[in-house]
Formats: sequence, structure tokens, C-alpha cells
Amino acid sequence: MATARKNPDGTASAGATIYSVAERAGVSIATVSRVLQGAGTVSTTTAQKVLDAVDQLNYVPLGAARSLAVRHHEAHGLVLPELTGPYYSELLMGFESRAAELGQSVTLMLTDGKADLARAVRQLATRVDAIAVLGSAAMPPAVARALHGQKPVVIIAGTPQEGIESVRAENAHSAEQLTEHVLAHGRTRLVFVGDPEGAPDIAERHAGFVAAHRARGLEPAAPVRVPFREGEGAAVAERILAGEIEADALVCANDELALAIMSHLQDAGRDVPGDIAVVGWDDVMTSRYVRPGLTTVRQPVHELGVIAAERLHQRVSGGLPQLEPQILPTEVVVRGSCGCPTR
Amino acid sequence: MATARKNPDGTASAGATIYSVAERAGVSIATVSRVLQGAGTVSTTTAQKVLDAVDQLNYVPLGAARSLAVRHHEAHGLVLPELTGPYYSELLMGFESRAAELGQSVTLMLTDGKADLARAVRQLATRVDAIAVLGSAAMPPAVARALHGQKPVVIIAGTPQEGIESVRAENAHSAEQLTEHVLAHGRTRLVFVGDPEGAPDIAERHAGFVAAHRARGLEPAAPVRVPFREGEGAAVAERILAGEIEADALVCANDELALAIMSHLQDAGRDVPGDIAVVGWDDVMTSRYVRPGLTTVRQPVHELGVIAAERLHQRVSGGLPQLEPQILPTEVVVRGSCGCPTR
DNA sequence: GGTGCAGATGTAAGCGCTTACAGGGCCGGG
DNA sequence: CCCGGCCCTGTAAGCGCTTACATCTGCACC
Repeated sequence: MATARKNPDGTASAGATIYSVAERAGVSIATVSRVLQGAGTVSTTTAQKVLDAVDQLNYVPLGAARSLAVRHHEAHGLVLPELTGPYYSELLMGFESRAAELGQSVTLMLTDGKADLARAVRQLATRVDAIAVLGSAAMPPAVARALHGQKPVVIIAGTPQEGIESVRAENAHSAEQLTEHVLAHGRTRLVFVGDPEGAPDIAERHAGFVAAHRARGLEPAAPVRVPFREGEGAAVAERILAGEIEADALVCANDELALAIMSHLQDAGRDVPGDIAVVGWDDVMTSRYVRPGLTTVRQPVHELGVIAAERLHQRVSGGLPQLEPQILPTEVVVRGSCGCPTR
Repeated sequence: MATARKNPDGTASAGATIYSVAERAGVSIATVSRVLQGAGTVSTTTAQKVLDAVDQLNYVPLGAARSLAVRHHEAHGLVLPELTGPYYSELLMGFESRAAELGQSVTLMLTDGKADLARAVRQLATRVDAIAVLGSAAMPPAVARALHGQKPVVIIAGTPQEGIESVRAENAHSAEQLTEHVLAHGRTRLVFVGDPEGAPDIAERHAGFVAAHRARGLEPAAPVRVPFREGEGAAVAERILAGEIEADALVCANDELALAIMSHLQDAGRDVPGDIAVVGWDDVMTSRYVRPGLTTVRQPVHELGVIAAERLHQRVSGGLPQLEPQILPTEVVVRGSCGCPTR
């Protein structure tokens, strides 16, 4: 296979290297590099010759070679469980945009469906300078720990681990606020829907739920432990309809769950919030469109991504780890599903 | 700055190279490489020594060095406009999962908000073996063309360009089907909402809309040209309420638009589909939850991503470009918003 | 006219890995 | 006992870039 294919017009379409550019421009490779990096001093005429040659040869430098020489990948890794729903996307957008501003590319890895996660992560570590991991990414802590020490790591919305940076949104307090809001509507039999052990944020939200009850001297009911997949919503709704779960308000671990339950309940003729109030978490787009609007909590997800990217970059540039977990504030968004007058 | 920090236990926490591993294992770097790559023959005892050393030193190979030596990045680039809504996420998930299976990492780039797109893309080209670009990624065709010839490129859901591979979902035919379905409900004043010039798929959908009218000897109304951002929906709804747009059915360029309009109209007291039918495109999650359910078209988005990754990989492995655009079938999903009895 | 200095360019030494090639043991067959 | 092979391992030559350092050219200044 020919390495340097020549086009009819004499330009090479691929395989151009810094050497071919230098030759064509009649300079040394050092000069080419200087022009391209904007470092050092090069006379304008020489620079132009180089630029012309680059153009003619359609030269694209080999990132790997540069990385090897500068000993930086100039890339950040991001590990997410998957990408359904707006949460991860939003996070990713924040991460990507900030990383790009800082001149870093982002290499993405999704854990869902990966047979050998540890291997995949190690593989990722091979090609990036630093890695951000979403807490609930089902990343074996051992792996996260192994990574750390190799490369800077930040955990997003996950259980903070000894010596590893972390960023997350506030959960417990707003969950307490949200729960109290529902209690203030006069509801007495609230049920938390979601598995506190499924993810650290859920655990915190549940803790808030419990705290709100305690603050009123109430004893919270046991949570209905279900994974927060959309499909589970229907099942939960059925159990409610069957009277198996008794509640006049549902505090759901996230909006997808809340929406699925609400819609199912409504289809069965129940009135939300009349018969039963439903609140969620995340403020996804749909929550604005359903009737009644879903009362929920908005997290600064985009911001979370931005901060993670920033932290990684700082670390890569020699900054010290900021071990104190960074916690971003969230905001309760009141709409109609909690019992408030519909807007 | 020390390059090889030593831990108390004598293991190095970073900066381990193939040399340090070789030294510790008492073998040559070639042997280390062979063990790690699983290539060549190495006795089990030697291999074990190497593996032990790797473990002790917590060695992570430098991807850049390998890439340089093997002359492959083992990474695919994916360029998307942004990540709102389920469309892009789904695509990305498909792309990532297939790429991972093929042993390729994926480097993501979002065009939204990038000041110097061309530069960003060139930068990306520097670190990957091949690039997939989403058609509506507002990628200057010139850039796409420059890329092509440098690296294999496939265009996803975009205007096919001379000599560049492309994959997309069928649009025109299903749009015609969908429109005909609405016409069959007896609606007579259908309006297409969305900008046919905004993106190639929209243009095709509009073409289908027109074709359905022609097939019945009808003259289609002029489209309401709006970008398909959620926010635009309200504006369109207002124009309808004001009588500025006269219609008894809306064929929207995508679900987000359709949902926003529908919800706004309902809030204003209009009956959907009684007063006006609304249909969309994409079958996003919300479309199942709103009342009435949104009639829409489902695209094999995940599959699109999978195929793109596959194509790139084939090309990188020396396969020939398959220039015939690949077109995946779509499916009309009928729910209540078109006028069909609600399920 | 010599000296010094700054600006422009070239030289060459890596960066950490893969891999073709070249041994060095060791075995069985002649 | 020698020799051809087969395993296993080491040697060394790059891969395409960056960059410290050397070099060279002018030019201002004394």
C-alpha cells in the first residue's frame, strides 16, 4: 500500500509529514514546527512559504507524534454510564465546551454494555491526561482508585473517595425542602420511589426525605426500591392502583420515574395531584409539558460538567488537587403536580 | 518536577515506562511489549514476571507512543452540533458502542458555540483515524471536503457530497405517508412547520409533505420556516392563535417543535386534535407521555451511529469507500394527536 | 573595522513504543 | 557428535514531532 498517494496536481493527499512540508518549503522541520506552533521567531516570508506548503500538501500533523514529544495528550477522558435522558447529555455538553476552550479534546467512554469495564478504563487512561468519572457509572471503586495515582481523576456526583477530587450537586437539603413542601400541602402518606442504594445521589435525596419527616416528628415510610428506568414507572403505578402501595404523595428519585408513574396513574383515571401528588428530580424538558407540570428540582448539570473539565485541566497543568468536595446548589421548581395551583 | 515519583513501598505511582517495567522484570522492552500486546511468543514464566512488574509499577502505556509506532490512533472522531434531545444521544450511544467493540475510542466534538469550527475540526483530525460528521452539524462543506482525502469521512444524515460516504434515515417517503395519514383524517389545511433549508433531512420531509398533497391533486401551503428549537414552538403557537396561520393540522419538523406548539395551544384552550391536529418527527420520550400521544416517525438513530462507526472502521482497515448513500428505513408511529382514536 | 547582540534558522537528541532481524539454547535425527 | 530447527529473547531502527542548543547573518555602536 502506497503511503504517500499523489494527486494529479502534484499535491499529496495523505501521508504528508513535517518532513515533506519542510522540503517543499525549503526549510528545516524545526522551522515548520515553529510556524505551526506559533512559537519561536520566524520571518514572515519564511512563515508564508511554510503555510503555502502546508496548504498544498494538505498537511495534517500527527497528534500522536506531538503528544509523544510534548508528553501530553491534550485530551480529557469522560466516563459516563450511558446517555439516555437530558442529564448526561447536559453534563457532557458542559464538559466538552469547557474542555474545548481549554484546548483539550474529549474522549468519551460509556460503561453500559461494556463487558470488561476495567480494561476499557485502562485503555482510556492510555490516551488521555486526566479522567472524569460519573459516580453512578458503576465504576468499580478499585478501578477508580487505580486510575487515580496514574492520572488526575475527578468523580462527578459520586461517593467521594479518599484522596480523589469530586464535584456534585446538593441533594439532601433540597430533597428536604421539596419533601417539606409536599408535607406542607397537607399530605401525610409520602412514599419515596427509587433505590437509595442505587446511586449516591439517590441516597442523599432519600436522606433529605427522611429528614423532612423527622423535622415534623413524622416517621417516613419505607422507600419503594426500584431502579430509575422509565419502564419501572408503570410497574410502580400498578402497585399503587392495586392498593399495594398506599400513598397520597410520591417523591420520586428522578423525573423519568415520576413522569412514567404520573402518566400511568392518570390513564387509570387517578387525579394528580388531587388523588395523589407526584414530584420528581432533574427538571427534564418533559416536566414542563405534562399536565399538571411536574414539580421537581433543577440541578446545575451543565455547570457540573464545566467544573469537572476545569478541575482536570488545573491538575494537568500542575495544580494541586482540591480535595474538599465541591457542592453546587440546586433549586426546587414548583409546578402543579405537588398540589400547588396550576400555572 | 520529579518525573518518577516513588511511593513508600518502592512502586512508582506515575511516569512508569516500558523501560522501567522491563528493568524491574529483568527483561528487554521488546519482551514487555510482546507480553502486553499478546503478540509473539513469550514463555509463561517470563510473561508472569512482566505482568507482576506492570502491576507493581502500576504501569499504563502511553497511547501516543504506541500510536506513533503503529501509525494508527485507534480512535474515531464524531462531530455533532450539540446534544439536546434524544436524537444525538442515541446516535452517539450507537456510535460509541460499536466503536468500542471494534477497539476504537471515540473523540467527540460539539460544534455549537465553537468560534473557529474549521480549526477545531482540523485539530480533531490530528488525533483520530477517521471522522463521522452529523450533516446538520453546520460543518462548512469545504471543511468536510478538506478532511476527506486526509482521513476517511462519513456524513450522517447530511447532504451527500461527491465522493464522501453517507448514511441516513429515510425521510421523504415516510413524510409522505405521515402527511397522507393526516389528509386521510379529512384535514384540508395542513401546514409544515420547520425550515426546509435548515437541514437536509427537513428538506426531505418537506418534500414528502408536498408529494402527499400532489398525489391527491392538492396544493400544499407554504411552510412556516422556523428553526427547530423548543423556544420557537411558543411563537408559532401564538401566530396560530392570532389567526395569522390558518391550519387544521400541523406537520412539524420534529417532536420538540410539535410538543411545544401542542402544549401551548392546549393551554390556550384549543383542542388537539379536535381543533387542530399536530404530528412530529423523532418519537422522543415525551411524545408517549403527552395527551394526546404525539403521532410521529421513529428513526433508527442508534443504528445510524452503529453503521457510521462500522464504516469508518472498515475504511481505516483498508476497505474501499462505499459511495452509494446508505438509507435506513423509518416507521410512522400513530398515536392520538393526528386525530386517531386515543389509545 | 571590530565587537556584541538579537533575530532567524538549522542540527540533533530525544519522547515511549513496536517490530524486523539477529542471536542463543536446546532438542531430535542423521 | 554435529546440525537444522524451533522457541524464546534481545538489539536496534524507526514512527513524526518538539525543542535546547549551536550557528549564522546582519546591523548598531564604539
